[in-house]
Amino acid sequence: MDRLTAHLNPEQLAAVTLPHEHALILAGAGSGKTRVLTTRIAWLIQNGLVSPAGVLAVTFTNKAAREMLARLSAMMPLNPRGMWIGTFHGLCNRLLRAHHRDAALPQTFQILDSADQLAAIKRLMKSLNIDDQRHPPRQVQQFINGAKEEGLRAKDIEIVDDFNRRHVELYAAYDDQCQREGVVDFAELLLRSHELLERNLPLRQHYQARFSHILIDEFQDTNTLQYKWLKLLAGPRSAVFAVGDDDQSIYRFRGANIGNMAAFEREFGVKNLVKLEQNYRSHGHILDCANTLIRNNTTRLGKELWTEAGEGEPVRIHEALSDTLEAQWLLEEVRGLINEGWARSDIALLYRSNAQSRVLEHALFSAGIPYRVYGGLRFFERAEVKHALAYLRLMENAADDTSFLRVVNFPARGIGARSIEQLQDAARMAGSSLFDATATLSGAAGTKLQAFAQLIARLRQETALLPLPEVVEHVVERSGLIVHYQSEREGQERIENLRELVNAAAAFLAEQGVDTQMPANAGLADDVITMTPLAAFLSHASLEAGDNQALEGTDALQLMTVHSAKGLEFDGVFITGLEEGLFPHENSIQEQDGLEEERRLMYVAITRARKRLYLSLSQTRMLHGQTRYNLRSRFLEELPEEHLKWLTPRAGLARNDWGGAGQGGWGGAGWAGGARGSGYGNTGTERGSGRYIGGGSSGGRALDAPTYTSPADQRAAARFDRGVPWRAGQTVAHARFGEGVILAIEGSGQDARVQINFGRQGVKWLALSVAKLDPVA
DNA sequence: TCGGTTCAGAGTATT
DNA sequence: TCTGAACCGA
Repeated sequence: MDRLTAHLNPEQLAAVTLPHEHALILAGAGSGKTRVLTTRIAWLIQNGLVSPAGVLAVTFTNKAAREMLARLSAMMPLNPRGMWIGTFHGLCNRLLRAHHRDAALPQTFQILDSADQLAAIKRLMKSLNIDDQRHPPRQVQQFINGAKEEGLRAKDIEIVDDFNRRHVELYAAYDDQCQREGVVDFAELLLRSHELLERNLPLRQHYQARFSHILIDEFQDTNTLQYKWLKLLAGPRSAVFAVGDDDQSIYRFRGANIGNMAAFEREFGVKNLVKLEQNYRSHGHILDCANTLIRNNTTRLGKELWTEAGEGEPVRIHEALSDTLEAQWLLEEVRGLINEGWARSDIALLYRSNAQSRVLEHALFSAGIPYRVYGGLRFFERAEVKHALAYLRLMENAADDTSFLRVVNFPARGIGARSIEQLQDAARMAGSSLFDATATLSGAAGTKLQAFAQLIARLRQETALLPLPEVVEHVVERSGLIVHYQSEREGQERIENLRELVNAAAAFLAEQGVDTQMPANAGLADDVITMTPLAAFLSHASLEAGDNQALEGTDALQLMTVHSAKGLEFDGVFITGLEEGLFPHENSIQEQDGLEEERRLMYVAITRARKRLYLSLSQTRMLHGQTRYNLRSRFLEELPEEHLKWLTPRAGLARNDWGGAGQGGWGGAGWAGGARGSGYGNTGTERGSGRYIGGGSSGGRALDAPTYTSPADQRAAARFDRGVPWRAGQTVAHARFGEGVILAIEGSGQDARVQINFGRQGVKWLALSVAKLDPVA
């Protein structure tokens, strides 16, 4: 026991050794949150305060669950298998498998991932002849998931207009379809187990009595339904130990409800609130930046990080002229670090949106620096893997129409759209699955469809007695997938992935051990899940999409969005694109609490860095095919000057003497044509929101061409001479709106107007004859 | 049924 | 600008 708690700081120790009561642990970034969670569990068990079976620990990601399990196994000789540690979805799956009858599900129900769900919705809408222009399937999907995450069934939703009536009808029809086909989507896993526990009193009491300690990680990310689920599981004798950080709540767009933290405190009568504020990750300058920034948020529970690590280096800021030059600078800086002996994998390049990675990748690729981009397709999401899984799913559950349609003609068997339509009609008439309806069709189409059904039946028989990896191997071979990809030009990689699927099955079996093969018990058999290894593997494949295929093992630079970086840490971090509109993102500004969430996102980004933090921005950026002039991000202005080190002049380049002499190392780069700087009246080809300037070539050429040689340029120069002393990209000050960047100039003389991006004040058109503008120098 | 063309849209993401 | 999805012709 001493060994467990000896190395904890006073707050950590307090949290770990709390009495058997509800508790809220406010765990700042880098404050040892996972250590507290796992040590709490180990401490409870070692002191005989709970048996492993009495512990329920919930996380959001499989990665977090795995990490918790790994750390626990290192702390305790116990087999942690008896504990319920997993993701919300994983645990719900376990619950529903164990009580599938009570939950009105077939034992072999399949789990739809987001893509499967969308396909199911499209298919449904087609069968109901619903206009998918007026009701885009994605929107319907969002509606359904949103409702489920609020804990609402179709019947619970109030109908306010015809449009929403359609959505509600689709929701009901979708649920019927899923029920018929024996499939559940992600949100359904949660909702269905909630309903199961809500309706079944003995079952609920059983689990409430069993789980005397419920621990939740990343509590600030819980959605409404997850919170309700926890409330239902927590019985009169359960203690809920919720760990979270309101300052790191960045997932509202996916349903996370920060309000759950306050609700938890209130509804559970939480008396134990522990703040973990000592940070073990970052140096002082970095932490002070984070603290100061987040203080600008008004709705906080309140927390201040501190460290014993010392000040470290100041935070470096670099302002580039263009996005490519920003990338160029990053490249040089990274090279420098590598020459100093830094490992590439200790350096992360963060950005707000995925689109920003392209420019960075281009620079890194050209320079031959290995990098790894997070996000993207993951193993179980790859088309060939999903095809193989569809065969396996059909073998488990022939009613799975989504899987049926996916592979009925893949590889091609001469079953065309018309045959499928006939089959769908027949199935609808008979109220049966597509698989069963194959028997009713006659003619050539019927024969082919029946042959497919027989193929599935045959695969099922042939593999009945085989161990899981051989089942997968057999299906991959006999389904014709391998042969198909052999004839495809770029099929080799796909074949390798199919082989890898066999390995994944073997690995899964080895890890899972005997768990899946235990016999069923009567009554409230909650630990014993009667699942074939195949069914368990299919659940696993749906619930854990696997890694993306990035090359593991090589020492590579880490590229990712700020969101993906949450929970990670690096010695060196570059936060790029710190511009108004990008970070904070313009879409978020309209949203309620959107700006505060962006600020939390910035806070998350800053607190990823251990030793060295770089912030970078660019004056122009190519976005949606237009050159865009952005203001510096307000978040930069919110950082304390004494912790910063500007690598470029603080005021940046937005001056009268663009590209002029004496501007340090970047005077000659990119916009070396400063000579024309005295003015270029861009007539601006307005499009959309008008936030962009330049219509491709005219804007672009102006930037590169220093002299007025072309007729167009001469005209532009003439226009300037007639008295429009401004140019696009220039920073100006306005008495009421503050600083802004000129986006476009229209007209001349008395009619001249300028469009200015005033950042938080918005984008405005001002008449030059009226508005009083000053150059910012 | 494939392959080219056209068009819209372009924010963050786990299960 | 660039991408993915939808669509049409052979």
